[in-house]
Amino acid sequence: MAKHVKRELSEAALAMIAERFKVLAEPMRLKILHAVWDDERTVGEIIGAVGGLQANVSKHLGVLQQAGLVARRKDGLRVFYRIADPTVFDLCEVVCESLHDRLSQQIDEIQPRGAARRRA
Amino acid sequence: MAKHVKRELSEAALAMIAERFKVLAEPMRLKILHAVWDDERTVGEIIGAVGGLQANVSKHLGVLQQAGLVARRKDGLRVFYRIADPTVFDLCEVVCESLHDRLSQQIDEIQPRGAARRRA
DNA sequence: CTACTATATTGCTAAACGGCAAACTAGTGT
DNA sequence: ACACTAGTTTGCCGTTTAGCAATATAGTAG
Repeated sequence: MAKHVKRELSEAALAMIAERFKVLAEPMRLKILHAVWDDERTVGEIIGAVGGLQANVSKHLGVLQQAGLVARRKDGLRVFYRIADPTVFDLCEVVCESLHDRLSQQIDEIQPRGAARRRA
Repeated sequence: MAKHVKRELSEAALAMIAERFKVLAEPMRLKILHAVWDDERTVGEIIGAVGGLQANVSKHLGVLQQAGLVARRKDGLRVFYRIADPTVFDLCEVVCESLHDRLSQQIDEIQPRGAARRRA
């Protein structure tokens, strides 16, 4: 049970951190990241995977790139995007586990008969 | 260098993950979390630490509690809040490091004379 | 009950942002 | 040059939300 360090955080630092979270606070952008999770994909492929208008996907890709989460590679007519910041994996992982734990706990609160079900 | 697992994520799961990020995507809420980082604090103390109107801080605390990130304890007139989900520590840590790396890299791109400065 | 303190809630307004549609840019082939 | 394809950008509209101000609740003291 490691003690967590309390960094001193300036106003500007907090703004940057919040900004990073804001970029991730959009289901469509998460879907896009999911679509390029393990390999680079063209915009067309991404659109096919996430299902939205091309203009919107393009805008979201711009936001993700501006934030440094994805990177672009152009080849002829097509543009490939890929994950540029692997910490997105960790962030999603941590959030997923937290949500899972929370929901499990809520289940137990309502229906405690789920015996061997306590947190891993 | 561990390979990252690609979970299959439903629409609903993505919405929940995005929602979690959205809660964190606000400098004032990060400041509040920072104020209760290592110990529980009353609303009054939190207001003193973060510097905002009482109504706003109270509303933000409501959002944080609804999301399960902080927990309430009432004692007489005062209400104490504390971190309820320790993953916020990890999330902030990961984002901080990512931002730090990104900024360092940008520095190097502009002024490459910082010799032994490549990414860890 | 009245007065007071600590916190929460409600209504308002302004700014930010996502989706849509249309126009624009760039690369390819004929 | 023209037509076509892949992506990007721009303008508009509707929703969401943070901050503000005022009101409301709850607990304490007299």
